[in-house]
Amino acid sequence: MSTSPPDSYRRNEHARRAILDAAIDTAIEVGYEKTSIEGIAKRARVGKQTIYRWWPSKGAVLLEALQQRMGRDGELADTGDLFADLRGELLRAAHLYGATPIGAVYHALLTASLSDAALAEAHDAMVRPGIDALRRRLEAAQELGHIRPDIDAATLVDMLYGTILFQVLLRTRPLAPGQVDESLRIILDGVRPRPTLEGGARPAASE
Amino acid sequence: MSTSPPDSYRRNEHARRAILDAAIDTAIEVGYEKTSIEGIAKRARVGKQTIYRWWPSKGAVLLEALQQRMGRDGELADTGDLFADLRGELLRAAHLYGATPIGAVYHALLTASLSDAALAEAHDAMVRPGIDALRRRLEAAQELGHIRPDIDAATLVDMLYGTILFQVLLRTRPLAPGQVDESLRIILDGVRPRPTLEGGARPAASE
Amino acid sequence: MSTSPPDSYRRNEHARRAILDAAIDTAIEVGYEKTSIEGIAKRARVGKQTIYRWWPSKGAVLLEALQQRMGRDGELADTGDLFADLRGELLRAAHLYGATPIGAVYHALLTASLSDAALAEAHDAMVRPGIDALRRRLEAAQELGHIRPDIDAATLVDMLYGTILFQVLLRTRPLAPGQVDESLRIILDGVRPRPTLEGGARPAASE
Amino acid sequence: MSTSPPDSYRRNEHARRAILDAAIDTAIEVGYEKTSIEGIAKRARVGKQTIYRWWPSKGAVLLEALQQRMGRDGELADTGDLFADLRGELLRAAHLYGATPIGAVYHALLTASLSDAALAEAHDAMVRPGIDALRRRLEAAQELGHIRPDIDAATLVDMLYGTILFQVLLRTRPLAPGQVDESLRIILDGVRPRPTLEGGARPAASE
DNA sequence: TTGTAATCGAGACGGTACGTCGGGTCTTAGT
DNA sequence: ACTAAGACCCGACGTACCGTCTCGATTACAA
Repeated sequence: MSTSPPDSYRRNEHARRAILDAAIDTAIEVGYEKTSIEGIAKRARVGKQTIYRWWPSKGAVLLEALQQRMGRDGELADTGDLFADLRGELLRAAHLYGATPIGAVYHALLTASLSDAALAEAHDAMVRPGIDALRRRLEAAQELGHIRPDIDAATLVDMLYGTILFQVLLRTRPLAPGQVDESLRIILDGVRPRPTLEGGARPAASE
Repeated sequence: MSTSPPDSYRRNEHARRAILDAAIDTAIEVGYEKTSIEGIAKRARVGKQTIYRWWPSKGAVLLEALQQRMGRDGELADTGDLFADLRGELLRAAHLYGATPIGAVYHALLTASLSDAALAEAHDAMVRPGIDALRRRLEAAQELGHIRPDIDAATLVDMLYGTILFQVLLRTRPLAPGQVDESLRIILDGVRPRPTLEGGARPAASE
Repeated sequence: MSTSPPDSYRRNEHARRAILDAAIDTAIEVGYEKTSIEGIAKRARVGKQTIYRWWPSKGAVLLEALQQRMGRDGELADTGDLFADLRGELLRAAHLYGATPIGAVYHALLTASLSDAALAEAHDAMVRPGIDALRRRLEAAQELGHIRPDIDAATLVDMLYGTILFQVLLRTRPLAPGQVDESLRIILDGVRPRPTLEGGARPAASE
Repeated sequence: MSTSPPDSYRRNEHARRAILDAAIDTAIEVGYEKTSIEGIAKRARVGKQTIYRWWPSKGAVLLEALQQRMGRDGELADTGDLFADLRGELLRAAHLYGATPIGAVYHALLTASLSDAALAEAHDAMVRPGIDALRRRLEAAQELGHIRPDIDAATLVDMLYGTILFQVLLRTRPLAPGQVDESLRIILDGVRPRPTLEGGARPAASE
């Protein structure tokens, strides 16, 4: 994937790697806000112009750097055990996001994309596969009857990732596996097919 | 509430208001990143020093400004209808966060607090009442038996707000009330007391 | 004399001196073209903005620096001996211009002023006193009858300085005092009153 | 004439002309300082390397371009009337230098040559013929007895051109023919043979 | 009523970084 | 071999803000 305009085969691959490495390393060390294009260029021993030539913004550089550093998102496992599969993915995300210096950088990127449509789009393209994979896994379970058919799988994705995101953002302590388990269990309980027949339970909500 | 050090009764209230107004207005117009102390000072017709004297950072100014502009969070309603109460709160939050220019500013603040402990603390103090109110409302429902006693109310808060946060952050379109309803229903289904005794349903997770 | 816009009593005199010194020293060492505002700022341990605040261009800084370094032009001597007075002034100018690193800098400034009206004006204000002094000296001699009354003193100034300028610009070797003497003698011969009446010599021009 | 190193018969004459044209046109339009090799290359639709290959500096390109545009200096006329011949040459020079956009470009070149020995030499080779021609014309007049034999013709050249140079450099208004006449007359008066016999006039200088 | 001391608007200061231009070198195709 | 094209590293441009620092000029308290 490329965020870059001139799109030339003359591009110097060495410079590209050096820039991405310098970018992500700097961001981890001093944070997103204090990361400057100038600083990246100096660290990568590269002219500033070389950065401006290929990326439209600091965010775009870091997004690509992040991508490269994190590597392939990998297809979501499908062991047949939905709970275990989701647990694995959520713990992975929680760890990456909450217990790794990458988390803060990534989140800053997310924020920047709120006021930068191009960046938002690039970010979307990056996370889309992972999100889609999770959604497909849920839809598969739905077809097997483990999730009620009227549930929107996309909403489930939002709930699963959103819970983790919120916890990571607003809590200082790292996220305990137990917390992941609990929210996962609640959600799966909330979506499992109703016992049916015996005058099926209504939503418990009204008091 | 005040984030400010000298804390003197000699403080010029007029300047304070002008600064907060200029800050939030600027942030809404041009975004958090492009909001500068210098710009705020000029717009508020105030010396830069006056800002630096009373606030430690741009984020601190904006946090206080946001607080002032949004006013009292208000105690969460308790109409006896848990679903309706939660729905009201979540829709309010979703609207504020996702359909208002304030959302992006607030989120930038949240990001900044990831690498600014003082700001994080100030932010926490600001949102704590709302979060606690929601948690207490859930605990009340729990004592009435509408939520299983083994559920951690704090986790529910994370799930409720987290889902909205994620949807707002990663989707461009505004959040539809139906989406709030669906996730709320799933969660409440997931936490309602088990039918018990009669061969009670196990968690649906294992396939 | 000041070339500067904001014109404030808050100006930091220390910075001003440091800038002028750094400017002229740099220009002497590396030449006008390779002298950069950035370099001056660094050498003077001053922010670039401080230079841009008070001077409109590199040329303006150097002009003022040159002025300060060369100090007062001093009123032209009037010993009663016209030849000796002019000789002294011309040798001084020739030396300054041709045997001193200042010459090249000054000349670059002159060139820059060809395409920078503001600089041209500032330069004019700087050299005007010296030129006027020389012109007045010539006019005094004219009233004493040592120079024909129909001669334009300003033209004489042009001839005196122009000759030196040309020699300095187009010859590498330093200007010998003898050369100054010779041109001076020619000019004074060319303007001395005609013997009149008694078979007066006509202009030798036509062949 | 060529200032260029590889000096190959493979040289593309079309590129050479395009470069020289682009160079002089750009310099006339925006001035010497703002003329860039990059700009010349783009305007001439030529690779930068092609310029760097054949010329050592911007000045060298412009010098050659100037030469080509101005064409042959032409031998100085010798009509037998010294005053008229000189007047013609000086007016030509004054016009070219002072009333033409070429003047400023040429002068910038002159300045650059003050700190670029190679350029100085190239410039010297270019103007030498014209200067020599003027000097020879003066020497011829000298042998005919119209100029005192002890006068150094080279000094006269300096005075003639120098006066014009100074006037052009330091005055904004274009040079009037009358000014040229006056200085020319003064010089010729100053160098014409002395009336002799009657206890020959001393230089009028001492008062 | 009058100090006197903190706060105020203003803005100069030494800096860092911005995004752009151009320098001079080097590489890639194409002629 | 020489060309057009243009990427590369680098240095400087002129601007925007940073956070600190004087400046008088209010201003509100305590003497």
